[in-house]
Amino acid sequence: MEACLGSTSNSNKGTIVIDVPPYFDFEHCLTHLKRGDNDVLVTVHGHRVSKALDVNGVPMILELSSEASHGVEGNNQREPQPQSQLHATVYGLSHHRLASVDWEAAVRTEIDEWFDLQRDLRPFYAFAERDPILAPLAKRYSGLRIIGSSSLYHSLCWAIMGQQITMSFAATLKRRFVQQFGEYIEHDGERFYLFPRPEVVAKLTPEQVMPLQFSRKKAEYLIEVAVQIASGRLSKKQLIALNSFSDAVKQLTAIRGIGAWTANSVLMHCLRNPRAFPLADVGLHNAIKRLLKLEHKPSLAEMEQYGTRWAGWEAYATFYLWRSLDDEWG
DNA sequence: CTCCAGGGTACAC
DNA sequence: GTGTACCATGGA
Repeated sequence: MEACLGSTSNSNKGTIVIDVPPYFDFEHCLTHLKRGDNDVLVTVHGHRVSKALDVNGVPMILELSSEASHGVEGNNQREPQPQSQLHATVYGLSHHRLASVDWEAAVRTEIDEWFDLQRDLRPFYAFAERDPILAPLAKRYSGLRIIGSSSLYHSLCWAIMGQQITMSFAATLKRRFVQQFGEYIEHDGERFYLFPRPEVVAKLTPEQVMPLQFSRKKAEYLIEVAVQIASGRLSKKQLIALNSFSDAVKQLTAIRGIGAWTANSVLMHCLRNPRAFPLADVGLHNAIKRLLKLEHKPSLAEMEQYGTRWAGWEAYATFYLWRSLDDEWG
């Protein structure tokens, strides 16, 4: 398999404008994306973020910016005004004409799912105002949305990779996995990788993944999930069709390597369920402990009470609490 | 050196 | 049904 899919062509591109909903702040989202310094899938330059996409077999690069012009490369420190629109520019490869697919609809959906743009956050902010923990978070990170992924396989893999280890080590594992088994596009002098396709990973053995410093179990989990998705036994469409949060958790946790934490993480980042709540998460515990200046991390029973208290918005509470770990709270 | 990281499994009892 | 060793590695 040739990993390089080709290079982008300047004569094969298109631009669309995206209207954004109330309570959307692109800069807060960019800050979150920049934090994952090791993430090879996403590149942030100044006020613009880029990544590779596959639209029905047609590879392309998506550049998303809050500014109309993309002329400025590198660090542009000028703060853009609060924006009501985003500008998306898409570049195709020289031998894959963009016009052969409905890239515009696909890109709109991709951006919606990436930044959770279909969620009406006005009720969340009204709710958060009255919650002692969420109020300062909602104020500080106003307009930050849950940054996720449209790909079920990507979400599952990222959650599995992140089990138990530090975020920086998890990011290293992901980078190695993507560069070893993913395809890439050359664009603007850089490589933009697509996450490895489940059909590719399904054919691997644990021995091929373990040299990247995955534990044998994690290697087995990634391959088994790939097999399930490649075979069609597991799909995003079918999980959505269940139309039941607990049934989705049940189906996911039936798979080896996926426990309650991983299932809730995926339901939050990919299925976009606002009630997803990985209540056993140590980062969540540490965030609460730090914000409330507690002596000890909250117990499981206390976490269940927080879940009840935040009912309906558990996922946003979790995401904002995770976000708070990157900042000082004096 | 020990303990902890955005956990989960496979055992024991 | 709860308790515990184990996984792989890096940083505090």
